[in-house]
Amino acid sequence: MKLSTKGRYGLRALIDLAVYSEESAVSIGSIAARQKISESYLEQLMAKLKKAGLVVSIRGAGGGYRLARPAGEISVGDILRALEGNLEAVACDGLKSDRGCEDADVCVTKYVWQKINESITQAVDDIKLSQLVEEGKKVKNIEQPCQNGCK
Amino acid sequence: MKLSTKGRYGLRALIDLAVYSEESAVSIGSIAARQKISESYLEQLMAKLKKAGLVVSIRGAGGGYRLARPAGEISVGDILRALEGNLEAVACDGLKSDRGCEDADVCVTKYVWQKINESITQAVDDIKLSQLVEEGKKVKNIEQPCQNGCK
DNA sequence: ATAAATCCCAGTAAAATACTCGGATTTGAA
DNA sequence: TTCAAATCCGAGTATTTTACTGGGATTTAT
Repeated sequence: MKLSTKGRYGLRALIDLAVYSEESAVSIGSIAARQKISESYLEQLMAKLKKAGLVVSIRGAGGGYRLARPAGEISVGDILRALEGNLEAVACDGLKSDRGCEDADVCVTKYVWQKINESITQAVDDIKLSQLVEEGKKVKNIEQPCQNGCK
Repeated sequence: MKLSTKGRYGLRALIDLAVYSEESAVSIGSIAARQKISESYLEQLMAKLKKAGLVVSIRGAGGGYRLARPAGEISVGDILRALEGNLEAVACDGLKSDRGCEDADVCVTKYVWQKINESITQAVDDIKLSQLVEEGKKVKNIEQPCQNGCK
């Protein structure tokens, strides 16, 4: 029941992208450097995000990535689903298989998995990338005076 | 972002136990047979559930397991946490590490992980084992007429 | 005494994760 | 036109986690 590095890194990368790609495209190299993520690994994550239609790429020198739509229209759920595949905690076989009745006990747990899945979905779809960008700006301002005293 | 077989099997096992242990202790063998779970694997799961104080064991011939407290006082969250360890989707390093400011970007994602964690926790703690037992009885009654026509 | 059970610990095959690496292609700029 | 910076693409691989299996010790009702 853990989110993998794909989701964790990927979300950080997209926040970074949202912040820095307003003026021009942002390269994988610069995101990787700022976020301290392996460049070639991040490359793979960006490929998935592109495939999911969340970012667009500009090839060649000076190229990079930009958001495909405004940060307010991209939810954390969109991002995590693109990277982690299905976010469902349990992919219920009861729904797919046609043996219905014999495993009545199994079926009861279906109710549980549905509840969990719904609550996760709701939580992540509720949070928009733009919120996180805003939140980040605030945090940075508060943390600023810390730069001398904070190890 | 998946629940492992530990959680899935374990919940089924405890529902089974709740149903059958009213009169006497229930052996791992019988649960495993009914639920079609490997006996020795289930043994390990029961050990965890015992350690977590959710079930009690009776050793020796005729022994087995029973719930440590009424099914109404055991939540799905209790069970899953006992088996899966921490249910948190992300164990946030930002909370533990004392390097605070430098990674302001990272910190923003903390907000997301907290939201996800909270919603999962709430969902699973809300559902009690007793509800699932009740639900199971209903399902069985409805499904009964199916026994002749249903493959 | 025996058989049925929990208990306990160690090993292991398969799958998933978290990467790395090499090279092809595109493109802006010198 | 050449170069370098970038995306694109596919394959390989070490580590970790999962999902078990197996063997033997201990407890206890009959």
